[in-house]
Amino acid sequence: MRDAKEPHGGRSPGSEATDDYLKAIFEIGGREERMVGSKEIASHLEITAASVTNMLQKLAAAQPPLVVYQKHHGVNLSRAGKKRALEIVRHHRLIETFLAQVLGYPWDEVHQEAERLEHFISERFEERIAAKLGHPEFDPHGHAIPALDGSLPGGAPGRAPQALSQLKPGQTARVASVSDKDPDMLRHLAAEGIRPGIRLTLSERLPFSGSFQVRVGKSEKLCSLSEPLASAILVATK
Amino acid sequence: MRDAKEPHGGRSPGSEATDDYLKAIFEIGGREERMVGSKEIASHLEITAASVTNMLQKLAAAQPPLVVYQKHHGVNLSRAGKKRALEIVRHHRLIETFLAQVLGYPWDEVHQEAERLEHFISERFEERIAAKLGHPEFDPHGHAIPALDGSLPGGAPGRAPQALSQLKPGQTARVASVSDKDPDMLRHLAAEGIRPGIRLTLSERLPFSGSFQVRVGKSEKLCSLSEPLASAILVATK
DNA sequence: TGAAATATTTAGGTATGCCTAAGTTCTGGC
DNA sequence: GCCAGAACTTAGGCATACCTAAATATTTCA
Ligand SMILES: [Mn+2]
Ligand SMILES: [Mn+2]
Ligand SMILES: [Mn+2]
Ligand SMILES: [Mn+2]
Repeated sequence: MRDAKEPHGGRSPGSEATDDYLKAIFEIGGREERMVGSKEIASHLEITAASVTNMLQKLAAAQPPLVVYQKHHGVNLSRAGKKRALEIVRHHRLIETFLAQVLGYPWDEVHQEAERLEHFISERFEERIAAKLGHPEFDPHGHAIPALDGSLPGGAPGRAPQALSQLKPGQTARVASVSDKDPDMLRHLAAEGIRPGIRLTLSERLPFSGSFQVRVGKSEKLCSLSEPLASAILVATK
Repeated sequence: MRDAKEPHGGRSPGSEATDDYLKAIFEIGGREERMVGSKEIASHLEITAASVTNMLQKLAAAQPPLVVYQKHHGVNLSRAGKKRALEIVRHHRLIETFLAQVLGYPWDEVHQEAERLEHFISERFEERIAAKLGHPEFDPHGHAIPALDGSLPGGAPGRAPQALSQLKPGQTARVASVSDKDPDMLRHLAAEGIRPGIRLTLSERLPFSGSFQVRVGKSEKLCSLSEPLASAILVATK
């Protein structure tokens, strides 16, 4: 049976819910680690803002505190909170990579499974799959996998990837990553041959529809991407 | 994030706790599926009998009912309960086999990890690891893995394996399975060369100590097994 | 610079699944 | 058949993590 129990004295809160909050704060806050509001966390986790406030107070009161909470102004991850968030992100991305490479999952199904399992694997499991995969640096969607010490590959060099939707017509760039949240979108992108590492050239932006015409690799024909699609693709301009 | 939620109308109870109860009832009840009392479940799950009574009432009230509950006389699994129990046992044993064969876990560590993960893998995950392993029939400890339809290999033929402690001196038998609950014990058995499939010959039972002298395979030297150890080894007399 | 709009918090409540303490029912030995 | 002790259930609570509705703080902008 699962660990559970231990309703004892001053411990950190639960764990699955806690993990999800820390990961949400980490993802919403971005590189600059800006303060994150209750509303943002609420919509990210699809729960109410009142529930979030309640939980943030617990996370701030935990020993050690997992967030720094300023009433009415939002939260930041504490050192301990950030460490745990990075650990969960590492779990998530290692699991995704493992499911795709070892178990042959299609890339649109790995996210959902990883979202659950990330909370329940042991350090041993993490270590074994990392070793089996040769300590990969990126997951199937092109997202960087934090190392054991919390460092991120590509954390230092170059400027951060930008959304494809921000390229100017004529510009060419390499796909850095694609959002892993929407299976339909991922299947569509795979069918168009768009995946991390592929070169894209922005041909033009259509008026009214707001959609983008891009050339995939060196192919002749153009591919049309709707606005949300183009925002879900991050590219690195070499 | 995990599925969770749905505090809606008449549904089956939670899931992790429910799974553990159903599996406990399944394991305690044995082949003959005899009625199982609250006390037995309580000590198996290391919780109080009061908690068990409470949960059994919920399981019996579930739609469909997961157990048949007779106040003061114990429970049996319903058809739906047995189906779920077998599914969890299948998960557990497939995961153990997977951890040992694909991830190189030592056989004394697989049980603890499987005990947690069995509740959280998807049908897809189950299907993928079963395929990767070539649809194995037994786990690393020699326990039969239920098939998708709930049938157990070796369910029909021959008599059920008996404890090594019940052999008569001079008898030879093949190890069918060993208990997976105690890592120390498993490490000890591995060191002695005792694992499923190995032939054991009972040499004699020592007076007072109650321990058993057995010959492992065709080796010369004898191995001494304490009573609890000899009860944890099930053998098939050909 | 004040509302009005928006964001956030507080208050009160629910479901799950566990606990202890205090009954109640059952059972085996006499 | 009776009755003590074991087994079981009931009653009352607690922690986690959600929710809705109502109050309050902050921000926006006319
Ligand atoms: Mn880890
Ligand atoms: Mn990903
Ligand atoms: Mn299954
Ligand atoms: Mn086993």
